[in-house]
Amino acid sequence: MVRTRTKSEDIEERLTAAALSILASEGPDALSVRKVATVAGVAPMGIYARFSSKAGLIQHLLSLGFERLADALNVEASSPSERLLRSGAAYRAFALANPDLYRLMFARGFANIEVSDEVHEQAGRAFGVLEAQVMELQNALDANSMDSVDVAMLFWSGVHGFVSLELDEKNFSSHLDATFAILVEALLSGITTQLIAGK
Amino acid sequence: MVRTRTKSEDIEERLTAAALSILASEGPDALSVRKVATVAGVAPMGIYARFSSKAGLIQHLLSLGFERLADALNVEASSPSERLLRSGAAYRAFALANPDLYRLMFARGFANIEVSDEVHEQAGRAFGVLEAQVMELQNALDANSMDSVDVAMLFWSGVHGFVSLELDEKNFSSHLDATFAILVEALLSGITTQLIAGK
DNA sequence: TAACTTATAGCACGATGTTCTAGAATGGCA
DNA sequence: TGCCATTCTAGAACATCGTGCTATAAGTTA
Repeated sequence: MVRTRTKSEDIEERLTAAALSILASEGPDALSVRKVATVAGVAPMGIYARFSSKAGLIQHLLSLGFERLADALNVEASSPSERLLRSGAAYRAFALANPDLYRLMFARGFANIEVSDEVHEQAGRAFGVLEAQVMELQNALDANSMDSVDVAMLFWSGVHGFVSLELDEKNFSSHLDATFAILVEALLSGITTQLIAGK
Repeated sequence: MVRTRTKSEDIEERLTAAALSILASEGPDALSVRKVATVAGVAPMGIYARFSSKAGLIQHLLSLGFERLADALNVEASSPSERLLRSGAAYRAFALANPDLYRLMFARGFANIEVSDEVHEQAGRAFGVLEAQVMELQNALDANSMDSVDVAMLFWSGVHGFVSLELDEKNFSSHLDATFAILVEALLSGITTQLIAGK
């Protein structure tokens, strides 16, 4: 049999693309070393050469996921509160468009995945986009007594909670779109109330 | 070697207890059929006789988890809003006390777990406790225009989101207790605002 | 006691993550 | 061009996993 050897710099990219594709089409259980390598047209050992283990490959996917999430959250709007509204919608859209990736991004301890420093850093970067938008709101309200990290966590908690319950089929609302919109508004008004009260 | 046979009615209980114990002490990856059976002092096939598969056993754990969560949420208080405050605190306490079980309860699609009807029903029952408390609030405010299911989802989203980010080490707040308290207050005030606006 | 139900023990199968080996393709350098 | 060090490929190997099968023995009931 004729061996054809993949160009070194392509391997990482091809493995990543194959893994993302399998994850999207067949779910996390289909992500086996042999299958990813086959789909990528690469020898199984390539995964160990590039990522040192299956967990390393998955961590790379997660890192990529948070990078894309950060990009998705980077929306423009005419006011701080409008921006947070759109950001929330973009967040949900990202999760619904990449359900299995999103689940993996927030599923610490499953599939033998440890939260590597790089993944944690990328997650922090995505969170930082939200935090910056929250700071805009605080500046507009002239209410900077509360730590913007804490305030952003309020927002993130609500949005992530709704979306992850939706992905887990435990969101019992029968008007998901409308309820999500109300959630974001309630978060904004509740947060605003807290900010003003703390002034 | 002498065989001792476990009493039929004990097997289910012993397997459940062993699985919960392994899950709490060693995490979900340690939950193998052989290990659970060994710890329970039962033959591996006992799992298949009682639960038909590993997934069946885990579903039983999840069902139990949601039952306990429902119990934990059943708190008393002097007012509807006070009751929701305490209920939120009880929710977080449950999750922090049973981190791996909680993660498993909301990790659809991992470890080959399907959401069985029974699990879904128990999850609905736990959610129903929250919904009843929300209805109390709506009645007190005389604001019943919004579906109580949707309103309860707002609350659940925020609380579950905060807790699951905390368990996943993605909650960047450095005062988790305080921020959680503020979250619940912000949810309550935001929800109240929405309810009054919809009257 | 006899018959029936059901738990036990152990082997077996395929798939998994991981490691190891020998060999072949590639790229850089003389 | 010819050589050599990289490094990718192929496949075997190992332990462990979930899952079935089978023969046997322990309880249970008639």
